[in-house]
Amino acid sequence: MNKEEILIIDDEPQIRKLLEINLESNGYKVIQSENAESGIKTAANHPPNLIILDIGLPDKSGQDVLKELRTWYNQPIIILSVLNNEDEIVNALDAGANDYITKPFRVNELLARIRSCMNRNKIEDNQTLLHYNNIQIDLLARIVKKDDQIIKLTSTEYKLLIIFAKNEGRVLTHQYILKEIWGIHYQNDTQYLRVFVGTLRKKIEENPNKPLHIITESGVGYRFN
Amino acid sequence: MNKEEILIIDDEPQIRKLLEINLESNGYKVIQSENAESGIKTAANHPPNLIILDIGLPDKSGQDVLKELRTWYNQPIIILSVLNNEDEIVNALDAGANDYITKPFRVNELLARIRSCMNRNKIEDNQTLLHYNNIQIDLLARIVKKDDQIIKLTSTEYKLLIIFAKNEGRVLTHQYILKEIWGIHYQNDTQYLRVFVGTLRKKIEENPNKPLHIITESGVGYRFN
DNA sequence: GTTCTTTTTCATGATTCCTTAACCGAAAAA
DNA sequence: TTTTTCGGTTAAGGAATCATGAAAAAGAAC
Repeated sequence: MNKEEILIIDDEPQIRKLLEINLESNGYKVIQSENAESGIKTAANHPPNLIILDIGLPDKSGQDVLKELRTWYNQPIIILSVLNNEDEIVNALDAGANDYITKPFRVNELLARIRSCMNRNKIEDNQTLLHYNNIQIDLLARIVKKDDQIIKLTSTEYKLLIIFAKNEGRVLTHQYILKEIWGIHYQNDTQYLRVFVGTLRKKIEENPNKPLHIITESGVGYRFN
Repeated sequence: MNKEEILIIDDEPQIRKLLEINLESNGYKVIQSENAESGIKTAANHPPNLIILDIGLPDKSGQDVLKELRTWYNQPIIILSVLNNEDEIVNALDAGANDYITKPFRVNELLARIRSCMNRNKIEDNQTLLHYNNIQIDLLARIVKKDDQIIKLTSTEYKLLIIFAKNEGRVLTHQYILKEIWGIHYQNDTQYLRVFVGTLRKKIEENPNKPLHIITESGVGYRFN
């Protein structure tokens, strides 16, 4: 269980404690700094997944800390502040803060805003990559490569390959494959399959006469290796 | 002039007017709806770049509207509300709102939060400048260059290019692209796409007959290199 | 309102893909 | 050996998809 890490930069120990308790009980790992200098250093040494930054630090202007962080830190930064001042808020947001919350704050709202920031970052890189020897399939991108070269498959060829790949090593009957691709009414059109297995073999096999990936199981169907 | 579009869904005319004046003077194009039903319809027929949603609409619960929008709308949604109620805020943020602002709000803060939401995508990738071979895209300035020469794209062409660029190397289905640009009701108007891909190719490809950037994946969609 | 730009719609030809049928060869059966 | 069966290959329509120019409609700018 890889916990997401949140760095708190705040000089008030009570606030840090309050946040620590609440964040940890919500499954985050909490790191703390009590001033700007050590906060920046900590973030640089070990970049957290999110930073909560008090804008009223003793040793440095919060806006400056924010700008400094944003020169290299791309993940969410949430500003905490006692100042409910419009200019301050506008400046912070334009300097790259993801949110600005005024003290005293409500804990659940803060937690929700943290979730909101973090989820937004999570682009689904379900890099669903399959590979079998020299064949690579990127399901998300809908791209098939042979020896790192993109090969062009028609819609039907691609569907066929996906069915094979998802059932690697298993014997698939003609009927099953036909039903999956063309529908229930085509279960007996075995000739379709022969044609498409043929074209697919030409594209993905080194030697289509001696196929290594798409193996014929005589009288039954095909098997993919 | 390629303005970014903001849809306001709010039943109070004064609020809409206030927002309209301020947003338009800041270079946004404003579209308005006075209730949930027409708001959802408008968004579906012509997806804006951002939605400002009043959560206290007469005809439908704001939370429901939010959830409904989020089933297909991926761009920022900012909630406006008279309720400064923690549960309400938490629910809205968890349902996918990007920010939650209580009325009465301060205009400049709202503008800053809008900028923050919109820039987030661009800054997240840490790149406001994309380039692919001889094509350069400046996301912030909304400028596209080919061989260092600015090329003029219409609003739709630009949107199309951005979708392609953000999904470089990935096959995008017709349906997906149509949904993103024209809205969920246009998923079968493939002909639109053909026309716009055509004009876009004329502008960015060296040889539009043999496109290198926008590749046709017959029967499926397009892929950008 | 007028003009210009952009989007939508339509028509046409080109291209790609699917379907179908004919043919071939190998293996099994007669 | 001959016949039959099964899988593989190929190629010719035909259907579906794609590209493109141009007209019509809608929208924006003046």
